[in-house]
Amino acid sequence: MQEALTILKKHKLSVTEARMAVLNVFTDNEEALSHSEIENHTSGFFDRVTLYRTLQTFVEKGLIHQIPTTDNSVRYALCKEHCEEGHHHDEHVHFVCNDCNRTICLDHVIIPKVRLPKGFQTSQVDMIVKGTCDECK
Amino acid sequence: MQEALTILKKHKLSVTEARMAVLNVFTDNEEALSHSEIENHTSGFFDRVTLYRTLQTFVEKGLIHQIPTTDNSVRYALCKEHCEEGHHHDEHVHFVCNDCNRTICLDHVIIPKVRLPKGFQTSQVDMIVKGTCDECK
DNA sequence: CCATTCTTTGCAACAATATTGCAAATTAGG
DNA sequence: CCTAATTTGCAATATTGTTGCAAAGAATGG
Repeated sequence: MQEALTILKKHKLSVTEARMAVLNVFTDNEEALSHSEIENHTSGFFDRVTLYRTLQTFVEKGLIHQIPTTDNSVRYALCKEHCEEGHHHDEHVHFVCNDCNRTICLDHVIIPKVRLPKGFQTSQVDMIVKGTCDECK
Repeated sequence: MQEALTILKKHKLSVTEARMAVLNVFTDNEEALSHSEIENHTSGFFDRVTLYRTLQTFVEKGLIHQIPTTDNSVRYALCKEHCEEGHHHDEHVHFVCNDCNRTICLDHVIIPKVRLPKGFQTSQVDMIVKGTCDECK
């Protein structure tokens, strides 16, 4: 697939089978995925360690972003644009459906600014909304 | 300690050594704690399994709430009030300090409402702000 | 297209974290 | 106190995450 290749080059990463495969999983799936889901989507073709390292570099280089969870299974989603090395601009809301259990990036729902108490400085904000998604309602 | 006992009775839970100890850890510490931190604070006196189960019932009964993380170490914090079985009303912002690594409940910073796309229904909202806390700045 | 250099991968070993069943201990309530 | 119901600890097992190192693969310059 063309897109994955473009993304890798754009971020100056060498092109390998594992990276292409993982990126394709993301471009094929709209939702945010956990490590184990990615492992399944790549049919266990790659070593578990390779996936850990691949995901780690993708996060560091700004190809994907992490979504916090309460179930010890961090999820990852493709960054749309503007995400730079070390600094993510994915300030959109993430939605977790209680029914189908999907995690969806609501790209057009911007996280509102909040006023913090004196002395607190913000570097990054995450907002996770749980409920029922449009397909499950 | 009195407070822990009161909380247990209020939620109709039987009073045991483990539950008292865990609750005391929470009332003694303002911050949100991870499983392993709680394990340390109780000096490893209780079996790891007991802690898992204790935390689980506390969440289910609304004594504590979970705070999502991106590092696979969910944190727990005491609910202030109004938290009912199965439904939490802890709609305040959580702050994670990049320096001291503490997770702080900003009880007075209310999470703003957001407008979701058509078809999405909200049951719970989490907002995590990362940055530098007032003590580390 | 080849050779060299640097990066990435897989394996192995290990560490940490999470889950389940069951018997023994503890708690609640009369 | 006695009984029934709940909670705990242990053991076994499963899942998840980490590190070092040698081999395989990718990029670069000629």
